[in-house]
Amino acid sequence: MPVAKPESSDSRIIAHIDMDCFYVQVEQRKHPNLRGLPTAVVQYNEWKGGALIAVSYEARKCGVKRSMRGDEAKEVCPEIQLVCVPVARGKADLNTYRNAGSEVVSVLAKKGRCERASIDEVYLDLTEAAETMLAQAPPENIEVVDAEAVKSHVLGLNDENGIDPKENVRKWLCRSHADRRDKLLACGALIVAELRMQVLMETEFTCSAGIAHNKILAKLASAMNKPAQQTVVPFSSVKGMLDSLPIKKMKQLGGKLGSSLQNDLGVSTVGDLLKFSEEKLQERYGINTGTWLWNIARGISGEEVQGRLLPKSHGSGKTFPGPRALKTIASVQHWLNELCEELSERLCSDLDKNKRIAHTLTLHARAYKSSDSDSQKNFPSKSCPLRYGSAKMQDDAFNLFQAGLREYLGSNNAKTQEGQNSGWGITGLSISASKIVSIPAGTCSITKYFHGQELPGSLSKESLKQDDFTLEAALSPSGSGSYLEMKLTDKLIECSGEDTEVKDEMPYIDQRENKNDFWKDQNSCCLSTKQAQDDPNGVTSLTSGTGCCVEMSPSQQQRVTLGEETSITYAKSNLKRLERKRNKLKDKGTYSILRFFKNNDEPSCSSRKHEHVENIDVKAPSSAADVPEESPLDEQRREAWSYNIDEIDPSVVEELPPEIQEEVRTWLRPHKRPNIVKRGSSICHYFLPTRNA
DNA sequence: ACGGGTTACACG
DNA sequence: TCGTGTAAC
Repeated sequence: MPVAKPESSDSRIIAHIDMDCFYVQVEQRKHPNLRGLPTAVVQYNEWKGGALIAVSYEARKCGVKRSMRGDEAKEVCPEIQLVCVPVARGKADLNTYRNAGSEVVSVLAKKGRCERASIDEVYLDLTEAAETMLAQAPPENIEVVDAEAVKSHVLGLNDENGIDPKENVRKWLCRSHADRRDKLLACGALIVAELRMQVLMETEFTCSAGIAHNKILAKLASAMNKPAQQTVVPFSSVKGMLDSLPIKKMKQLGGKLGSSLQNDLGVSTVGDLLKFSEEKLQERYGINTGTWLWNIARGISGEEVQGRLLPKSHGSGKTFPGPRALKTIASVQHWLNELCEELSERLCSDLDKNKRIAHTLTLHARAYKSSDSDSQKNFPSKSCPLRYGSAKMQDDAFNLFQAGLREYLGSNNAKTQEGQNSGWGITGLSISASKIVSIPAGTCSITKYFHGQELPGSLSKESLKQDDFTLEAALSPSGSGSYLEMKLTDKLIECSGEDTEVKDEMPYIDQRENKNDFWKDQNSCCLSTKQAQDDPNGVTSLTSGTGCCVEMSPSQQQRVTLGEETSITYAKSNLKRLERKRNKLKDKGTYSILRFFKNNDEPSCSSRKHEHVENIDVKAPSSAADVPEESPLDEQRREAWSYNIDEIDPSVVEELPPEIQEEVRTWLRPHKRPNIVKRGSSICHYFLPTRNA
């Protein structure tokens, strides 16, 4: 459960952007003839027409649900268009959707700190942008407020009889006498409307958004009016919204924890949670979850928007349901090979585009054992250091599997040797790569600050440290199996700005014009076509050849230095195209996201009580006293600095050079409290009370 | 014995 | 640290 540093004066402006039935939109962009038709994306249409993984809003109107199979959807909606997820290596291939998600991120990340929350969702911290707007061009001075912005839904804003709701919203957005927080929200709404328009123009995708003072409220709001609309949550309507919100609708409470709150505590709405003291909640659910619950009941959440544009891990997996369970070692090995190939390709792509290296390979499997005591034990997951190259990964994955299988079957069991089963079956296999670090790691912004723009050959090894990995360890053959065999020249490859992760998964700006050809050309996984053309010679091969290669040339270093300029050029031309497109849209009078929908239903803004939440007493995780040991590393740091991180006033960061503020802030973020509860009531297993009564 | 395939994170 | 489990899309 996320620990929050609840900000009592939380006047941040946070947006949550949620793509509308994303996979469907991706397919509709590819096949424009499907636009406006009831459409769903299915994977594997063999059995019962396949499983629906995304349903267009037109199809939802016909009663098509996500839980249906393709055949079922056809029954309730015979006109439905079913599009299959691409298949590669015998399994679903989600790359097109991942790349499309990256496109969206690269549009949104231009404004404010951006966190990629999932393949089709991001959070944005727009506090600064909103403050700037408020100071320089507040909505009250704008003659005509953006056409998209006035379509916002403002929670708690009552319709006035006979008045165009849009006019009402326009008035709200422009109120000059409003609470400062509301004014900032209004700015946020304008910014988000603009951003959504930009997403539409640059990607052809529509999205919905929530604008609020923290992440959880923004997330809640973005789902309230879909598709292609945005919802604002003024501070004053938070209580009204939460009081009647079913507990399971709250993020993180959709599962067992939410059920436990309902069944064990009789909580049915978030408002009902207010009846319980923080101590009571902690006692039952643990110290962190308890505090978190207490806070979200009041709409408080201090979680920050993490500036992370790229995933923290990659995985590839497949299930083998029922009769298709794998019964031989050979078939397991075959599928592991396929999975490893896909993973390897994606890792190479990540390395190539983002200069990141994964360090851990993990294998998960699901199995059943018909013979003995039924599947009490789950197949154990196993991990090992990750070696690049698909052959190596296949090797390692297979070894991990065998280790897991031995453990799973127990050494007592009859030997399974050479293939044929003895009562076991594998129903799911997946491998994943985690502990991904960028090169150069860690202190990028700070290194850059101290060294200026010049990328230093003399970069100290200290500064490259991140977690337990040094660049050295990562790149040089270590012990038995060498890691990535890469000869780094004396210079750093790349050191991008405040975010070390601004690089898109797909260099989409470059590829935008001929997006349709891009993947066809992309046969080799590690070298973008552009690079291949640019670097006909002087290329050093950096990895062993298992079909996956990494290449860097001396000239690449130059290009890296030029990188900024280059992308600015691209961005400029892109902006021009955008301008053109926008003008075109304006001329046609289609300056509206909703116009992209044939039959959008006119959404009604559910108006809420205009109630004030007074003097919310923010509870930070109670500090000091019972906080046990810290990690040695923290201790060291604190000793060296003679400061307790918890006691540093966060505002001092603002006095640091802007380039390094972001990074320092991450050091100052509050630590989670070890989940130690008073002896005796040690239980944070919410399901425990039910059993063993 | 599954909507499937991924991701992220808490806890021990 | 690693491994397991929950939750979400």
